[in-house]
Amino acid sequence: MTRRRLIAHLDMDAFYASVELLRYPDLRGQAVVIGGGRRHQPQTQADGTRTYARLGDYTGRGVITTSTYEARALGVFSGMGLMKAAAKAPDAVLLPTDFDQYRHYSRAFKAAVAELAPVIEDRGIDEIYIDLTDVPGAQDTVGHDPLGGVRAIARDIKNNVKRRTGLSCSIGVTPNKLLSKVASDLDKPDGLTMLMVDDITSRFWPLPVRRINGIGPKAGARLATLGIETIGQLAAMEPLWLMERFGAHYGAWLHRAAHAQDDRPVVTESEPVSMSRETTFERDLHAVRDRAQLSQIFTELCVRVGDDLQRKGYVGRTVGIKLRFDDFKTVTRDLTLPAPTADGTQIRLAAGQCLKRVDLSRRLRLLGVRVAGLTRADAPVLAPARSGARTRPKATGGSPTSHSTGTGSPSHALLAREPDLFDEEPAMDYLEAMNGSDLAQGPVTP
DNA sequence: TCTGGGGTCCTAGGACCC
DNA sequence: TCTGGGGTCCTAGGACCC
Repeated sequence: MTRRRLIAHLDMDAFYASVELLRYPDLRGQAVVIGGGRRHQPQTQADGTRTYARLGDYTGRGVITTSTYEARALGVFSGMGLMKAAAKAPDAVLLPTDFDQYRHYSRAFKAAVAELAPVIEDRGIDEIYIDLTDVPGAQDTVGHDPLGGVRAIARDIKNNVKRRTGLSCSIGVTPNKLLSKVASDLDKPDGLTMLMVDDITSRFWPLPVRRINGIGPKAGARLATLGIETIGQLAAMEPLWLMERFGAHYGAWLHRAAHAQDDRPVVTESEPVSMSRETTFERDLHAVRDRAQLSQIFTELCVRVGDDLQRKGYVGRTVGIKLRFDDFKTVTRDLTLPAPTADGTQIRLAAGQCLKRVDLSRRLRLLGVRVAGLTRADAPVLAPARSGARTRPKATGGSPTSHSTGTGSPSHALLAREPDLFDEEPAMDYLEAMNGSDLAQGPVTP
């Protein structure tokens, strides 16, 4: 007998907001948004009643991470700036994010699923894929329903999640991950949607292309200019036509996606590639005028990434920084070290080297530090057995501080500690240069 | 009053090796 | 000295996702 592939996508309903409603049940039925800084905790009065911050009272940066369905009805959605949301729904309750709490419930709902179906792919804090193909009973016909078996299992999973966490979720069951991801969204909240090959034309093709996971704002807009709005319209296009316009790889994928072709397995284990910490400032900061503050933040980010790596047991070879300027332009710089590290001081040194390669004349709104090229800290150190590449000769020419644009800088320069721009003790020549006339050039981008 | 924080994957060019 | 092809590593940027 042939086994149908049966893949489920499970998505928690308004996850952060729903977790908060478990704590604050008096908010049930109200427009609630989660997001922003930490200065809007609910206050409990002497008589036991709670008062909540309102969206309209909020000032500052930040976006909505989640909102209840009642809030969405007022036009405020995830990703929307809080100040913009406040204009639309000033009376909505605003709660701060509490990731520890969400992680706790995340573990709990995944454990509840695992009791019934162990083949799970983690896709973040509030969603998973589940391979139901080999779950006992999943292939069974019940009465006249050929999907009766798997339908019952999906219902059991929903019930178990509810029982163990008090939270509802939506599940899509289809032959593959791409289709299941779409299906789980078709009947939110608390939905259960089965969608098989015979349903593709009637239920998949009428949807907008943006519903496909992997078609984002850019590709969606590009498709729209080509007159392609629905998945069915995309499916009607010749693969070669798409490849000419979107590149061979992405164009071919677009065609397969529109035809719901996806044979990716449910991946139950994976190793992290990178870890990072970043922060957006409450106001834009300048490299010189706000140097002391930036210095402290920069070092803290490095230490936090180092702590994260150590706590999780990883080391990494490539240290990188990310800067976002007041015009929202973002730049990154990175540096690969001779040996992996999880040490905050070493990360800080390498990040400082990266910083020297950025023009800092504009004010900054965000600073981030990242470590990539991760390996397990307890893994045996494998010798760089590769031929030669590791011991490349250093870049030649130029002053010691000059770096050829776009290509590597010698990592051994790290060993000689030169102050970077965010150091507590300013590099005097830099400050003089910044205060001088040729500020735009800056000594950092020779 | 614009636009968070934590990620993955892909592309593309240059360096360098064989 | 020229030509060239394959492969990996490194860096920068960008699209996309939760």
